[in-house]
Amino acid sequence: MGLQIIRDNSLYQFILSMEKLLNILKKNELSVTDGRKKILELFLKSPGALAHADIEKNTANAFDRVTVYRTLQTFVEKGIIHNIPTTDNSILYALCKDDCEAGHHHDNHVHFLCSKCNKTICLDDVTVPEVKLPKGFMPNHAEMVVNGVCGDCKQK
Amino acid sequence: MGLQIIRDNSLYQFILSMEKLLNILKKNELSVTDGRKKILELFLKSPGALAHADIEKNTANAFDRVTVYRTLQTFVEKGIIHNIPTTDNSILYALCKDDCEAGHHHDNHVHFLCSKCNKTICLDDVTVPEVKLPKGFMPNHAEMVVNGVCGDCKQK
DNA sequence: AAACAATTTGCAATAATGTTGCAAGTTTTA
DNA sequence: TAAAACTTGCAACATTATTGCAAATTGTTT
Repeated sequence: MGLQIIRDNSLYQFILSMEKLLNILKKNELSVTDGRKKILELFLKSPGALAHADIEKNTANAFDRVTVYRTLQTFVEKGIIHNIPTTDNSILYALCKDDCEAGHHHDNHVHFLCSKCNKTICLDDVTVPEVKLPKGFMPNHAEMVVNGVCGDCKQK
Repeated sequence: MGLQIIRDNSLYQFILSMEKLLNILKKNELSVTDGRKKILELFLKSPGALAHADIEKNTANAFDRVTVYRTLQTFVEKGIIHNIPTTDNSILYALCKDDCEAGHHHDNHVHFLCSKCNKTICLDDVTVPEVKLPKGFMPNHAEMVVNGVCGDCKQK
């Protein structure tokens, strides 16, 4: 196959990720703009969660603050990203898994906050356990955040 | 006993709660001021969690915003209150149980956020379950927030 | 009970964060 | 490629949080 030749090439990787990116935007009926591409790309290559400020930094302020706010809001509405609970006054966002749909997220995985590197990581394979609630309470959705030291920081 | 006579009296209740309040402040080596008394009193009689804004409203703006910020900060440092994770950009605070100590909280109970009345309630008797983490992660503390409809709202 | 030291408060100024309306620019559609 | 639909950036504004400092309050000592 023709593609075989450039499989290890960075150009090939670039095309692959661009394709993924465009797919996500198109699947959600969003027009493809510079801002959305860059921000979504950031999420795709980030291992953890991102705050509004992270995005501004990592895009070298190429976009207006307002644009970033609105892009994040749009992505949340479409179910591309979800937000993660924090104990301070920040909002963290992370990519949803593929099977998330607008308004109906399946992101009930545990989030891990590393106290050393301060990164928030989605533990996609650890689901939030069910708990027995007192009489009268009707649960709908549960969030769980574990903090401690992540694998990377432990070794240092 | 002399106290028996006024046991059902509201004055008695008032004295009781004042005593509790002063005990907490003294135990934590905090000087007793109007602001600290009023804010702590609010927490003692509130079934759920409070945000900065709630406190301002409920004290009829008797205290400066800054004082409220600083009081909350002091209470957190001393382990009198703890904060609760939220997915929006708010900070919620709730009373710690008696056995909390400064820097070493034992508040690992589940929090419930009602989507109708919007109150956050501490489920003191529901402990956060342990989860098995991927290799390399060292847990330290876990937080869990369940949202849904609380008992009071369900009946309406 | 008064005076001193230590702490806390309120004010003012400043910073950081988030929202809205609207004109100009970009993307999509036909 | 032109028109329609949507997105962006700017400006103005609103909200939320932080800091320094003088005045007021609290705890302590005599």
